[in-house]
Amino acid sequence: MPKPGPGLRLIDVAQRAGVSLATASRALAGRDGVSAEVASRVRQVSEELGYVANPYARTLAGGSSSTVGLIVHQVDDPYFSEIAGGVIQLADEQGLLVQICHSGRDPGNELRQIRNLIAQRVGIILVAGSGYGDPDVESEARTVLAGYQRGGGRVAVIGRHALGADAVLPDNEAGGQALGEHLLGLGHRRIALVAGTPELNTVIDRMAGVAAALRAYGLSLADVPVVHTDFVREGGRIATERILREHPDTTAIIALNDAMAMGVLAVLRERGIPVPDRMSVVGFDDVSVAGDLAPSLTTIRLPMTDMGRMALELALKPPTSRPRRRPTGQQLVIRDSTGPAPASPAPASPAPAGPVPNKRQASHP
Amino acid sequence: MPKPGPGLRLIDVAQRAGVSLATASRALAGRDGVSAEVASRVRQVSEELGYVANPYARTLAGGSSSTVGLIVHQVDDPYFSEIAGGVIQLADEQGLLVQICHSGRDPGNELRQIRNLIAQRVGIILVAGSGYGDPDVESEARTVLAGYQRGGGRVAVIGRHALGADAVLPDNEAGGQALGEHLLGLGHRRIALVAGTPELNTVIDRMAGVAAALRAYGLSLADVPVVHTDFVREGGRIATERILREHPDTTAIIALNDAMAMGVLAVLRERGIPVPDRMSVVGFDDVSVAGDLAPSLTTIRLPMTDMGRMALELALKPPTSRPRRRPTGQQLVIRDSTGPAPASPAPASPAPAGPVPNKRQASHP
DNA sequence: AGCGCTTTCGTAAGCGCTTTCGTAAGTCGG
DNA sequence: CCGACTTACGAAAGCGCTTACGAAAGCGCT
Repeated sequence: MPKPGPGLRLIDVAQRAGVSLATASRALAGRDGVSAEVASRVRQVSEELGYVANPYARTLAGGSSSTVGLIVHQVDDPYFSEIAGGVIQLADEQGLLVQICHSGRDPGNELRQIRNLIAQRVGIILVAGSGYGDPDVESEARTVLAGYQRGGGRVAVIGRHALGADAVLPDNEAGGQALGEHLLGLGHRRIALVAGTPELNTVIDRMAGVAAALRAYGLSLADVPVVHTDFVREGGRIATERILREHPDTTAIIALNDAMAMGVLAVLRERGIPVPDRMSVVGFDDVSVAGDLAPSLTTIRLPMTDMGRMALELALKPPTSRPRRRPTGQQLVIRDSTGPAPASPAPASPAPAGPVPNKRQASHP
Repeated sequence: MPKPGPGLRLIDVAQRAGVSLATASRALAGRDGVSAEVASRVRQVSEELGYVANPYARTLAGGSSSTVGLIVHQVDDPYFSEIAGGVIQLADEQGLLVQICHSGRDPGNELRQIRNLIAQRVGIILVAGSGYGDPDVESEARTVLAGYQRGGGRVAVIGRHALGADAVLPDNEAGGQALGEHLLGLGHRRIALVAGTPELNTVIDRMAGVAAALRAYGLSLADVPVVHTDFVREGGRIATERILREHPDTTAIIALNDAMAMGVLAVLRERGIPVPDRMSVVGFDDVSVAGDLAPSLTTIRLPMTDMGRMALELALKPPTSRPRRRPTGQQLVIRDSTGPAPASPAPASPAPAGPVPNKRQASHP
């Protein structure tokens, strides 16, 4: 294991400034008990020498850590990378460092990462995820985090309620409803729902919104095929194949996030099913590439970068007795992947499986 | 600043195992001087109690830090987030934590982040970037990192040579050449180059490859318009607008990364210029969405995730006297954004600026 | 002048760990 | 059966910092 360099110590600064170690420490920490004159002298010497406190020593002695741990499902998922970008942005402004961990979409793993970060004595833990499926893990996590908070640790969660911590939360239900209303308003009645794993509260809330929209049109979730798969691109692919097979008359697909919507679009493209002429598709999140997809994706915009910032802001504030909730805006962005429902009902036969009529086949390797 | 919790201490484990602090430390560190019997007893107790060493104390005492610092331009840029994903993956397997910093594409900032990480005494520094424009900053960074390495720190860079450290490096020149040959082979002769800022060595190398391809066809870089802009999506937009204005007869655009290529495609779409029928476009990197773009993008595939892993692997190995270079594969992926050069020369008049003939206008907000 | 009070600063005690050093056993040849 | 080694472990000295705590000095008050 590599060793960090030696580096300037506080005592060097103190000596150079002609004061004791303790005084130098106080001066740099900005606490009182030091005359203004001495304080500024110390600060100046420190500046000149380019002194930076050893964070390990500082944390060990003072018990205060300046690093924030961020747990995401996967950092190369655009949804999470944008959140991470926001966190890092603000952390940098505040002179904090950010530890990123992957939970890999696995609750057990997420719990392990939380434990790990606590053991690492980070001062702040941010959990960006979609909630637990497993209630045991859920309550265990809540317990662990409660202990951590009792010990002075700060916690905020992003995109989920629960865990007894401050939360930055979009109105997933309103978003789902907007999506449903948009499609229903375009005349679609044979809508399929590509949902993530059914335990994620994100999925539950977004589905509830869709259900509300359906209800307004005299329909219910029972009337639409709902396919639960992984909350990622591949999940969208699998779900779409199943929908095309089992419900070939579908005219619109709601994917509960953009990642799955990308999988949906990919399958439709491969099958040569024109979007939106024969099938409308919507996503959720508005990841930055959503507007560049083929076709550009109608979706609900979530301010991921801001969400990251807000979560860290929340965690940085003095804690309150009750967990705070901070809403984020969400907004329907209409692009090219949605259009009016086809006038004539779609053919009852499944889409052709052979070579497709469209211009050129993607060489998706 | 939040305080990390108290937590189990090594002495607790030692007492429970009926040995001294020192013996427990040795046992858990796996060094010899401890009988096998005692060692296993200590390990078992530690396991049972769920003991995790306080990394701050450990680092302070032993001088060894188990966190790796990763500097990227911007973590929500897919190129970098995929690299980060690879680093985090391997780090997690190895029980290391990852600190992520943004350089924001600014060499001065990058240097600042390096200094910061060194001050934070991380054990490993990974720099993913494209090299410095400013030679002063470059040599300063090299000096700082050399001192860090002398002190036992490990350094590896990703996607650039230089800095006197181990490097994971794609053959950017070969990639550029493959791109050029692909387009030239399709009959394109009026090719424009959307390059990033001219100081990045990534840009220089990729351009050199393109130049080599041109040479084989009796052309040179002097014959093609080269637009240097920011190495991001917006840069691609700006460059494309300029190319369309100043060189309306262009039939193919080479963007030196996918981010810029996305900007190129966006402008072409807005202007209603069909790709690839009237204009072919290629990118470089093959970020994960490249195949889902409108149209899907012909590009050079780089194994970003592996590059992240490899860089950390390199840094974890015992250092060598000379910096190592580890090549990464790169491979042309042909998709829908390239096609034969239009038979008739493009019209000399600029593309229509008004409403476009294609199906529907993106509502890019 | 003498008292308590505040302000300013130094001394020293850790934070939890690694590691050097010393010591009590055990090993061995003679 | 004894000195010279080896082996297994404990005591203690830090790593660089923060933060009680206490001493010294300056202040107004009686």
